[in-house]
Amino acid sequence: MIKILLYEDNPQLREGLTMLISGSEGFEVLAGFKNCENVVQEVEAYNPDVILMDIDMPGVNGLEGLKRIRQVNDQVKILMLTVFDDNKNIFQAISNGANGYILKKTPPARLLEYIAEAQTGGAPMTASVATQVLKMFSSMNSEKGEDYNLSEREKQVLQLLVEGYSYKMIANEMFISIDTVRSHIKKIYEKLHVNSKSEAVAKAFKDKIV
Amino acid sequence: MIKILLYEDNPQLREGLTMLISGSEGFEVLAGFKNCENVVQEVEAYNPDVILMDIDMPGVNGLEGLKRIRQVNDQVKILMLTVFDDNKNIFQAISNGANGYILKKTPPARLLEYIAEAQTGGAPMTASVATQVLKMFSSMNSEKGEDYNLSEREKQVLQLLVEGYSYKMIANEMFISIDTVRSHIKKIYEKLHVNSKSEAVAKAFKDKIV
DNA sequence: TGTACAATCACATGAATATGTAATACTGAA
DNA sequence: TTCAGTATTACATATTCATGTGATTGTACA
Repeated sequence: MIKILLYEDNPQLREGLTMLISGSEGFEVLAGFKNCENVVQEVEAYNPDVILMDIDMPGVNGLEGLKRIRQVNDQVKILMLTVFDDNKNIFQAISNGANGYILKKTPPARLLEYIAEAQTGGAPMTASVATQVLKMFSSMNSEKGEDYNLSEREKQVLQLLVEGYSYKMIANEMFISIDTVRSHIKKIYEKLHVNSKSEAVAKAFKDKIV
Repeated sequence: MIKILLYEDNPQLREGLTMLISGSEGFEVLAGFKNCENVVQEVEAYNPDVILMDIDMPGVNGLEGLKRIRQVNDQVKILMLTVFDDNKNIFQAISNGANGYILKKTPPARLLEYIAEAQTGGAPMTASVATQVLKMFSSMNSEKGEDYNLSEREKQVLQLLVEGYSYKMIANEMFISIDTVRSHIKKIYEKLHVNSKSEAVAKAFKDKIV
């Protein structure tokens, strides 16, 4: 018997899920709550195997609830439940130790499978969510943006720009006149296809030039 | 009709999978090969929707095959198929643009679902694989920057700064006056302990505020 | 029912930045 | 040896930015 806690602000959905899950062989919803106000105490009191956690809830939301639980308990399996496969939330949830991330439109039969999977150590994810995760994963590891062939000198200037130096400071640092700095920066802008310092800095970070 | 190419060195398994898949409504195995020797030409010739790719094959293996395909084609969906949920291989495969990673012990019905999911842009993964992925993900990104408690509005402004907007453009974008933008930015600088746009942008990247 | 703070707008000023034009010198490759 | 590219400096001008001071409104909290 898999013991489940349910966090979902919509009363209808909460009721519906409770009925569905508890009505299935081997599953039991111990309790449901409308937000994570007292999530730590509740988890302690009920000691569930799996927690279904809606993300968008008024008051203390699912991501915050997740964090609070993980501060005191890293055994219980937590499945995030949400309407959108939103990049940012997925990332947050995973970083904070969620065991899975599924969309609310998941058909009931699948939901039960997912819960069972989570309980046995799996990491159930809706396919679209998994796609996002893979994208994030491969993007963060696919090194190297373009080269832009900056000259050595230009790279130095860009480096200093990124560190927050003004033209004047760069001139001092590199023992050249401020006009030379301007000249280099003009070149850099051309090569990076930008036209402001902050854009250049942003591009330097994105493309890992620095 | 989903068109499939199959790479698998074991003749029995290759035959079995072909029978299974082609025998199912809406699926067709165009051909099967015992390794990735000529994978690029084969993919070009058959133009499949989905490729089932065993990882462990003598000769040119699945990971190498994956790389070769991705050099010339990033449209076809590639499902990695393997016996073990081996950390290192998973990582490799994902980094090289695999669309999914499933174990050979996957039941036939599930396999067909997975293929269909992949074809429509999903990223099917066996639960145990997903678990590994999540672990890698959260471990490599555990540390998070400070908060600086920026207000919602300030975060928006910073976001736009990072994207290279000028004050004027931000004012337009946010339907506020340029003086309000100044005001917000002054606040942001205080909170981030910087005193220029580019420093703020750099800090936003470093501390992953954006 | 104040107080604190976020969000909004205004005016002013000096500093920094973006852009254009131009010139000189050095280097390595065609 | 010429050509292309890099590095350097100079001058000029318009725009943008940083900063200060001050005010109004609304909301949340004690």
